[in-house]
Amino acid sequence: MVTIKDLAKKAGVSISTASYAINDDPRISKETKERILEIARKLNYHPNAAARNLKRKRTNIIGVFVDGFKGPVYSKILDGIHLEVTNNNFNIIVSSGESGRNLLLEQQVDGAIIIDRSLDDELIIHVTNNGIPAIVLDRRLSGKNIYESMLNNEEISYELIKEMIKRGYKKIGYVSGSPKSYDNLHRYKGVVKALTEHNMPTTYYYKGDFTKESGYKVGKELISKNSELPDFLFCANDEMAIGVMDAFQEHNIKIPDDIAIAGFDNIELSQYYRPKLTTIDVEHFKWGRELAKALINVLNNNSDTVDVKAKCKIIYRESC
Amino acid sequence: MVTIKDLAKKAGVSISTASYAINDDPRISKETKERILEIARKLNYHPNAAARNLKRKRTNIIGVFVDGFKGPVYSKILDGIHLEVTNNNFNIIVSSGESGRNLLLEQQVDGAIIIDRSLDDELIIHVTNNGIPAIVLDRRLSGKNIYESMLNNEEISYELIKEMIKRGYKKIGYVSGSPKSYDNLHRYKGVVKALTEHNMPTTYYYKGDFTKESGYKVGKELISKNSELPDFLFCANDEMAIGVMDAFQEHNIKIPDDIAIAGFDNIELSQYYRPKLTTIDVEHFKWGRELAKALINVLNNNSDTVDVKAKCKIIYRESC
DNA sequence: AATACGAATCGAAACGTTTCGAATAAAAGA
DNA sequence: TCTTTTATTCGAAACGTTTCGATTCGTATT
Repeated sequence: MVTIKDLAKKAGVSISTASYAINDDPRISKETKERILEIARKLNYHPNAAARNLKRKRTNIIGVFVDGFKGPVYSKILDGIHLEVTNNNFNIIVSSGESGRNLLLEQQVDGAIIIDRSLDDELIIHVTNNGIPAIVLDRRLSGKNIYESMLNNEEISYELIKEMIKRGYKKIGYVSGSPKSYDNLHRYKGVVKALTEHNMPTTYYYKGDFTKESGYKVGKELISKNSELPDFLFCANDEMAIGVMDAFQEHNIKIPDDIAIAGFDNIELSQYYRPKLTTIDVEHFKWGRELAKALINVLNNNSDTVDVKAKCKIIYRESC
Repeated sequence: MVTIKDLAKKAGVSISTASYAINDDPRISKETKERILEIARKLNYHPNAAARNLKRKRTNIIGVFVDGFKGPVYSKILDGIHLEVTNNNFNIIVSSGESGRNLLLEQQVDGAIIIDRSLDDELIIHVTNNGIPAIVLDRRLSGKNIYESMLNNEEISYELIKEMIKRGYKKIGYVSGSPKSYDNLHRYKGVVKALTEHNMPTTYYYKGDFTKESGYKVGKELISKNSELPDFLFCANDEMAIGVMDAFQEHNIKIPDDIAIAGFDNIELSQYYRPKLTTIDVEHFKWGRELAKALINVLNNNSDTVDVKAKCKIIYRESC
């Protein structure tokens, strides 16, 4: 592996001069700088990150920590972050679970965007206290160097339910996501707000965990219990909505005639599923871009506040 | 930030002793080791990765380099890799494009799994020559420390086309993926092989690039040209197949009656689309696991060869 | 009592950079 | 001609670890 020592020797200069040349320091004359860079190119020299990071005490890397790689929702956020990070001469890494934990603790990133629920508050607080700023998504956590970014779950859910009430639905139900999820809580809060404003019951509440399987289970149980079905069911995300609809359609329950359904996220599938699913679209790509931009501003000391909210809008389709 | 120096001082031992304790070296007595570890926990000490990596000349990180984050196909591979990497005490990072390039060149990973087409051969050869092994997917590239892993595209495509010939289709077409793609080439090779064996024309060939949009465009052109339609169209992946079907269905062309369609990848959407899409399933998760396992074996010097092939099987659905 | 040994610990060099302050040489001012 | 200034380059320390080769000390062997 060719080091800066090799480069300096080849160019007949000191190590420090070589370093200054590589980093485009103005005090090196144009000629030597160009000569050194030329030799660097020839030798295929690239600075060793470990050494550089050690000395500089930063990595130029932004880490994104996700909850597994399969979620269809977050890939667009990632693409948005990627674009913005690259545009600002940072590098991006995406990691998950235990690996992410290690990367954070061992100071392998300058800043973090945290989606991963498996990273506990304690960890985040420790890391941010040590000077690594983090934006947390779908999570309530405050402290030095910690920034929250949410989507306006409550407002948009409220709006959807109000519209459904206007359309005449009487028994409005909710299929919840993971109970820890801030998103889930606030979606439900919007639902409750709309219902109570209209003096409608909030009894149609069913527990899920954001997976399609949990939606399917809720659907099955609703059918087998033979209890009164709601006439409109708002699911905390599209995947569950599809699970629910799978279950209903297996039993020839007609959507939206027997029961209307809506989801959240506008995943690609929701427009291909039959009936097409009414859902709430989040501008994930844009959100990702803005998150990255905000974090980089913090890192560059251009800002010490993050005010990024994802924009949502309701997409009415066949399922209502 | 607490360093090993702080830890050593607090414990009243030398830096080297502290280091040995952290790394569970047998020459440190049980008592001091435990005492030091206890203090480390209290101080919330975590070794600085840059310093460790610099000294050890390795990072314990496996990098996966993807072609953007949105592809539905690769998320399962990632999950498989993630599982296996974590099980073997390595960390995983996923990156893309320019960031990935930097991480590789600056030696931030011990080994690489490369899906990203934007990383050119030259780069990969340079990096692997410097001792970082890489497995390349969907790509022909050989050299020291370079390993290829493919799926058996040719065989499975051959098998599908033979079956379709048996079913009586006469005008069999192919919608290609990106021309550079090894996958695409070999899928087509299987098609050609089956067709020529049966003295059937290979003239129904249409250019795509793996995106849904390109499939849609092919569909539109096929319709507008008013030329003879094939009776079966094999698309190099599901996304294009769906694009094609979108176009056809807009013009009330019946699938599979007017034209039968098949794709490749078995993305989730393919079972929800109407008609359900016949496709070829690849065991991505398992593939990912095996890739990671193989790479780690190479890194641990347990092996100097990688023989990982993804398993495929045809899933017959409504579109044929 | 002297020696040898092994277990536990330590000191210091090294990894490849960056960066501060000093040194050198040439140009400018006196 | 001598001093000052400016432009360029250099030497060395530092970043936080790991690890080699001592050193120390208590115990077993002679």
